[in-house]
Amino acid sequence: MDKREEKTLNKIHYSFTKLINEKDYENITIQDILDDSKVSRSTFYAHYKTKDELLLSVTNHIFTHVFSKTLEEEKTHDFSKDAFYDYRHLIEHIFYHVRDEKELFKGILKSNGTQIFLDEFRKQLFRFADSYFNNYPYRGNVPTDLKKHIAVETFIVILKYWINNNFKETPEEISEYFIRAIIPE
Amino acid sequence: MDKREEKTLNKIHYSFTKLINEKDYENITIQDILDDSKVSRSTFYAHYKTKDELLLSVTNHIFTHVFSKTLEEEKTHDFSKDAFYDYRHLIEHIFYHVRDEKELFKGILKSNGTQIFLDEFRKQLFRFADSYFNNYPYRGNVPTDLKKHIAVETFIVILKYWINNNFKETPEEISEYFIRAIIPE
DNA sequence: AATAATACAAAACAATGTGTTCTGTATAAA
DNA sequence: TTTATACAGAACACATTGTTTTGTATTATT
Repeated sequence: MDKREEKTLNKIHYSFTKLINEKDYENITIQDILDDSKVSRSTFYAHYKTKDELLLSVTNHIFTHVFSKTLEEEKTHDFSKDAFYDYRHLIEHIFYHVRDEKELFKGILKSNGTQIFLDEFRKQLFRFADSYFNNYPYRGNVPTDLKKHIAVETFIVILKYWINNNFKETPEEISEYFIRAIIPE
Repeated sequence: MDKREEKTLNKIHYSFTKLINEKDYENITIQDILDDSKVSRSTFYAHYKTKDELLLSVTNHIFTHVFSKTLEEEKTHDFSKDAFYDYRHLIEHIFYHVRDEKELFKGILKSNGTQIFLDEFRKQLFRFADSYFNNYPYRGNVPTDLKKHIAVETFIVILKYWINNNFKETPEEISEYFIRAIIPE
């Protein structure tokens, strides 16, 4: 990639993550980003068609790191009664990465234009759930597909709780909450 | 209330619920609403400051009906091991009302400007959970407050599943899923 | 029925933000 | 050194928002 291009993309990303901590996504104008990043209008539109496309770009960049480990281990395991506890390290891994990007997660999730971000998050989490929840033995007659969705939303609501709680708990403790919520007894 | 006022409010509400089934909330302009409802710009702004305020108005109007029964029975019960099954009728009541307003729920939840709607929905559901989940005995060391949030999100994700499934299941079946998701075994 | 109050339509308006297009310049790649 | 291209800066058309004004029609009041 051209060095100039890399530079501007970084400037835009940097300004966006900075602005998302100051105001809601929907209230950030492209003009705000241009002013802060010192990038010209024509340059911005050469890279992104819309503000949403920028958010999606930032989002995917984060998730590449957050889900790196889970993707490696994908499709090597299956859910079984106690085997799930072995996946604890994957869950912890995700929470660790989230904590690393504290401010960004906090900024985006406080915002209203979270839909795009959360949809991408759900996609990633669902792929994770899709691999490991096929033999999930609890919750009786609830359809398997729905069980997976419930697991995903449970993960997200716990994450939001953690964020609103200012990351008071350790990633291990939060992982424990998730596992307790998923596995009865 | 002045008959004229009631008339215009109805026209606006009607056009909004009609448009929300045609396109995403964020893509509906106030001009669209004006064109469809034949209400003038000045009149619209005499009643609503923003489009969000309109959505909130429609939202609260729906939830007045949906949660009517749960509000009546509020603070008369407490959660206990099997007592929860007695609240099944309240849950069913909510799902029944949702099905009555099928199109509106489908339209709004398909959309991206759902945040306002869902936040209000969460508020109502949380108040419900807040009354009945104080002695919820499962999920071990997970904080009570978090348990309530998990219950709320579980409810919502099941509702979304139902909607995407085109209301194939009966309200009773969907209620059963929710109870199965909340109460182990 | 007459009067007062007010909700309304219509139109014009400023203000803001979006997305496009152009020209010339600076910087990287060959 | 030459070629390619990413960039800044500016101007532009366009859509949408929210405000204001004037005159009219409808409702509530007496």
